[in-house]
Amino acid sequence: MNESKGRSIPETVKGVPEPTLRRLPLYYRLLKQLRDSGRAGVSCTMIGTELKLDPTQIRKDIEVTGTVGRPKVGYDINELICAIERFLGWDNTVEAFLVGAGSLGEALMGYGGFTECGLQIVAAFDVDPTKCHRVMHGKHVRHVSKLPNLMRRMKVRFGIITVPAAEAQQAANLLVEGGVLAIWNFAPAKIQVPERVIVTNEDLYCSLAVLSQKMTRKLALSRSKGGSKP
Amino acid sequence: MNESKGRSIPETVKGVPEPTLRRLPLYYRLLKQLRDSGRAGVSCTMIGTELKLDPTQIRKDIEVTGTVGRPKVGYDINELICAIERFLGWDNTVEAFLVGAGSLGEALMGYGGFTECGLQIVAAFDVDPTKCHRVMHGKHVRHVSKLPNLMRRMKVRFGIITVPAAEAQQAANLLVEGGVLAIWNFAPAKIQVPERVIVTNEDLYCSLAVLSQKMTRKLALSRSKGGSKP
DNA sequence: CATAAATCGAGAATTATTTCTTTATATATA
DNA sequence: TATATATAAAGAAATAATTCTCGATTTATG
Ligand SMILES: NC(=O)c1ccc[n+]([C@@H]2O[C@H](COP(=O)([O-])OP(=O)(O)OC[C@H]3O[C@@H](n4cnc5c(N)ncnc54)[C@H](O)[C@@H]3O)[C@@H](O)[C@H]2O)c1
Ligand SMILES: NC(=O)c1ccc[n+]([C@@H]2O[C@H](COP(=O)([O-])OP(=O)(O)OC[C@H]3O[C@@H](n4cnc5c(N)ncnc54)[C@H](O)[C@@H]3O)[C@@H](O)[C@H]2O)c1
Repeated sequence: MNESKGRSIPETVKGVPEPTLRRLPLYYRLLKQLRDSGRAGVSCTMIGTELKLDPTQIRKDIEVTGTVGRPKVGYDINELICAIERFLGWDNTVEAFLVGAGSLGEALMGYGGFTECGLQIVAAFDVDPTKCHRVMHGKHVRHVSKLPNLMRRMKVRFGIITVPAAEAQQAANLLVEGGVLAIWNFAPAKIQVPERVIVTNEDLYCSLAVLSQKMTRKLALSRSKGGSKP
Repeated sequence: MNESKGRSIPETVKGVPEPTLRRLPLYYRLLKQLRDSGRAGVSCTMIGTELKLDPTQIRKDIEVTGTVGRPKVGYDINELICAIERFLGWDNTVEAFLVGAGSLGEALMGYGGFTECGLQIVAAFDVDPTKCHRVMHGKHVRHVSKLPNLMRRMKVRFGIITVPAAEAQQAANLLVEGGVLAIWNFAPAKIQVPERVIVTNEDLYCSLAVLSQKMTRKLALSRSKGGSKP
């Protein structure tokens, strides 16, 4: 499709739409299930039925991974799984530092599921002296002051922030000092970083807003139809 | 703007765009900070500078809450905060049941931040007998078999799922049996519910996909520019 | 009191994303 | 072998979301 230079992922100048990126893990998960159940091939129609999504959209999403399918047949499941892994960068291990060994941080450290995506938390950092020098789920917790140097020495380039919102900027600064490339920020706070650093906020309040507004709206509508008096 | 029937939130037939809903908490948070710092008014220009967003977009977002501003002046901060709260339904307390008192579930139970949004976890449920009859962060943990009845009796209509992916559907079924209206699903699994039930998935893999793909892409581009040979 | 500057509000234009349409191709079946 | 059918692929159309433009309004200032 491009000049065929031996790479199968097309290096588009424009990035891939974020909605597409957010759907790929959904396909990935389903595909693994299908593979485990013994299937070898899959069509967009089938994925769409399963996930309640439009088959054309799925086809376009799959296209960005560089996988080609065959009419009437669909895609080879293994090939597709590998392509998604490769496209998302889940085929390589990425080591990460976690800042803030509190309850959320500890839950993330104990969670094994992200190894599937190549993500491996290798150490945690905290300001609380009672948390430092401990080992949580096999990971050392060190004092934050050690973070930048250790990060450079270990060549770690991925950071996870799970400190209180008020401390998030400080945590981000340390990661930047350590040469971080990407930050997954769980604190409900906006952090300022140099432009080269990629940030994704896991802001639970945003999801909650969607849910509670829809619920509120539905209640309001049903009340106005049901007709309780003012 | 509508027939003025005493309510300030316009009941549009079409729902509000989800991107708008996801931005409102960002404004809300900033507005509270500004209020605490003594300000009384705010303009979209200021919010936009602070949050690095387009002022027009902010203006359109604010419009859905029914707040009107004044040219040259902007909006009254208090009024705006109240309008967002009202619009999202964060001005009323909503009681919730949590299913799956594991590490993530416990973190959520211990987290006080959601009371700001009116969300209050009132009880947790688990299958593990060693977790039942315990109290976590002041909340009773009961056996899941008790969930549907208790939910109806207590008139709880909000559910949070933090069980392993394989059990998510089962958890959802119990919530539906209890008459749930809205579910916040943290398990990386698609759940099937009746159409009347609102579901929001907090799928960490989707966010991670965005982050790791961008990081992978950036690395690939810098490598091809830097020019390491094959 | 007139003028300038900032900002809202409404609508137009642009851009992004999804959905529809058509065509070509591979497989199965008669 | 011919025909029917499911499906990928490509592109067009429709829809959704963002960004731009401009007129109106309010406040501050000379
Ligand atoms: N726990 C949840 O369920 C939940 C839900 C939504 C959002 N969050 C957000 O996640 C973050 C963590 O929440 P939590 O419940 O784990 O809080 P927590 O208080 O349990 O943990 C925070 C940890 O960060 C450490 N810390 C504080 N300042 C630090 C600094 N400057 N550098 C390094 N470490 C520092 C603290 O010592 C503590 O161990 C918060 O921003 C919170 O708003 C948590
Ligand atoms: N822990 C994390 O950081 C993290 C991160 C991303 C996603 N998740 C997801 O969140 C969910 C919970 O993760 P976790 O780490 O807390 O797991 P966990 O194993 O610590 O907790 C799960 C809890 O659910 C209970 N449970 C199992 N089946 C149940 C059922 N049918 N009904 C009621 N309770 C049941 C278990 O007894 C356990 O207490 C999982 O789906 C996981 O994939 C967790």
